[in-house]
Amino acid sequence: MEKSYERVVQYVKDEILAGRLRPGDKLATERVLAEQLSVSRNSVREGLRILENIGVISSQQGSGNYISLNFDETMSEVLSFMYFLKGMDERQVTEFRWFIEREAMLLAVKRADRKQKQRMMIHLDGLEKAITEENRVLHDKGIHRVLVEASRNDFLITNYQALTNLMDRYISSMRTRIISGMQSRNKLEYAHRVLVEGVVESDLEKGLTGLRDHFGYIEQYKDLI
Amino acid sequence: MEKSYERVVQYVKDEILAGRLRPGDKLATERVLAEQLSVSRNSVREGLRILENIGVISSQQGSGNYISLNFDETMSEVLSFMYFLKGMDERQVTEFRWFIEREAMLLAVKRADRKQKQRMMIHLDGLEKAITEENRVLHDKGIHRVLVEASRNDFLITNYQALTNLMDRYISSMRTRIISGMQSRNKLEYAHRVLVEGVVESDLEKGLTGLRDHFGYIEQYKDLI
DNA sequence: AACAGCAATGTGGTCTGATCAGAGGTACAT
DNA sequence: ATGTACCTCTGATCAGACCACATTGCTGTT
Repeated sequence: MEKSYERVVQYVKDEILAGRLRPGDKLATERVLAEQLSVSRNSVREGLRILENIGVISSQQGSGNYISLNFDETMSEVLSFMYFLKGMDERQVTEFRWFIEREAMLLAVKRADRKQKQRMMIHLDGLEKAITEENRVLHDKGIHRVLVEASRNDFLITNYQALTNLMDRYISSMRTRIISGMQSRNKLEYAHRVLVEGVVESDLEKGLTGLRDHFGYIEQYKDLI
Repeated sequence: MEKSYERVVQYVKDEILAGRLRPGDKLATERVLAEQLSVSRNSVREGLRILENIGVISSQQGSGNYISLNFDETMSEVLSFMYFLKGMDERQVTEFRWFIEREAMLLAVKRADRKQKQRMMIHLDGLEKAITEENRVLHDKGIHRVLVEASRNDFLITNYQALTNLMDRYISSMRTRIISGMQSRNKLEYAHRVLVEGVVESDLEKGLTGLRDHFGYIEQYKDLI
């Protein structure tokens, strides 16, 4: 027996798949949906909560329920929590981070536009001139983010965001442990410079070398690159 | 102002993060939760539906709400729909599939155990002897699934499942299009043989060659490998 | 004493109807 | 023409009831 709220979820899904509901569209009111689907308004709301949570719709009190325009933020949000629940350990996280950045590099050297190259160089400059730890982290993250964005592959981008979320929010101890095991600041900055220059000069080998040097401090995974 | 059902979600999340709720544990009853959190039972249920949908809990009528033991199935389920909503096009799907399998290969040649190698060979045999199209697809998929599982990286495994779901359920037209553009059956089977033997013999170069040949039919992405 | 069957209780699943809170439109006064 | 007050619609929340299923424990039979 299908549950009432599942009928609601399925209905909206189907409408989207059929193209009858598109981003920005307004859904029927909860009261109307309840009648149309022959379920109570509570069940309608339970279904809508599910859809809202995974970013399908957005509820606005006093106005209505709308098909979302931007799934990105909520998606990496939900995704990171799901990854956490699966109990990903440090080995798997490290491997995945590595993979994403390496694949992103393959694409970024071909696809990075002028603006992205510029942003990378600005972050590189900021990293080298950073005084505070906070600033250093900011620009460090910035470089990697732009690298992944330059791949122009949403799977990589979304998963990278989720991974960042995961490390910041759910397993922050891991990030600390990783950082503490890092090479000296000079070596780290140099690795980033090589990495960035690889992208800017569309030099794949150089870019990969930078990545390798950056990730290479983790002894046990050295042979993965 | 925080919404009522969000308080419920946050509460359960916090309890999990704090280790007070572990997989298999039973939550307080909905009526008790409502009182403890000072919200109505409806709001509790809306929150629980969210958690159930992303695989955090499992509701059993007549018994109670439990922290899930297996997140896997529901996760790739939800993930594939989110990927669909992001409007992933064929280019990105192809790239991501490629990436996952290539990275999986890097790990699989080192980590595949005897049983997995055996399963791969059985599927290879089945593929070569298959009469019906259905059987061919079954064993084809089997080979790739075992390859990814042998990587022993849950990020890769989950995303591969999600990707399979995505292609089967939401953009099945894409799979058809890809298949129709494939090389001959002989070449396809040979690529699989090389791929499988690479894993079985722990020969990374051979495994990658098989993959390359398998994916290589897509002209425009040829230079990605 | 052992066991099968039944009844009571507790739990999630659903419904109804009411009220609160915010958004948007409308009519009125200026 | 403009601004303001009000009315209406919509989602947000609550309360209470009943249904469906699972579990427990009791009861009567053997």
